[in-house]
Amino acid sequence: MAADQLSVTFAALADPTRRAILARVAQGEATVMELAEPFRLKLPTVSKHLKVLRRAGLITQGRQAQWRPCRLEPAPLKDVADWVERYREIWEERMGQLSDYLRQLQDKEETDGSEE
Amino acid sequence: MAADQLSVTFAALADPTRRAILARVAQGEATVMELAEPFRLKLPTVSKHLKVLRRAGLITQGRQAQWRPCRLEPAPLKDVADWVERYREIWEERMGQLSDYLRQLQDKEETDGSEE
DNA sequence: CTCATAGTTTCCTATGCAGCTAATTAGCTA
DNA sequence: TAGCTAATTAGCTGCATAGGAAACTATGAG
Repeated sequence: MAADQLSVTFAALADPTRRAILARVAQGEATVMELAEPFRLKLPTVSKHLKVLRRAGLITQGRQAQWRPCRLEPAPLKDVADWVERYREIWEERMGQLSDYLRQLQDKEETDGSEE
Repeated sequence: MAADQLSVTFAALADPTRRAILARVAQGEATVMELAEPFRLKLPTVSKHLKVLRRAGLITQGRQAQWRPCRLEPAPLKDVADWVERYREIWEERMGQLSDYLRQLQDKEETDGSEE
């Protein structure tokens, strides 16, 4: 995998389990067990997902007794948002055209189609 | 890799070469040769990058004689933007706290620091 | 010290991608 | 038809990851 930060972040997000973990952690801190519970995954597997998220800077893990509570670190998500924002103009323009096209189709149908 | 659309999109974006290709294609259609030129990559390598982007629905390739012009398809980018948008509130709040903290530091410095 | 709990690390297999070269397909031209 | 150009596919190596089992570390309770 490429070493640059954005690539690492995208790679970390390219897994539904990890995105679900982020969604859970966004609600508040959670232990590894709590994170593992919704998925039918063994602890080591979840632990490795967390490692990927940690390397991407998307979470940090503290220490409270034998627990390692996970906390969301949203900075890389802002980077993603900033990156994708550059394309907003393009998709809004194209989606607009698509809407126009669909509207045309509909108009056409209403014109030469049977009303009722 | 996970099969769901968003995961495939994120995986496709997790490579600086592919993001550069997208940036180039955003300027307008381009042939595979034109896309390969800025990178010191062989055509087959670029061709495979395009395959990944195509599978993610980020580009389509037409046919004009022996050229396969690439065109950006921004819909998956909108999906990414929609996904990341859910976290905006969190990072704005946190970044806000960070700004506050930095401002406090600065104030403190100005208070007990030597004003020249 | 001993045991239990929470997590991590190590080792395994399988899969997928990044890069290359060589071979192949698709379309134009002479 | 042969030959040229554009692009893809096939086959290769090397590396990263997803998943699991087993072993190890770290902390707290008795």
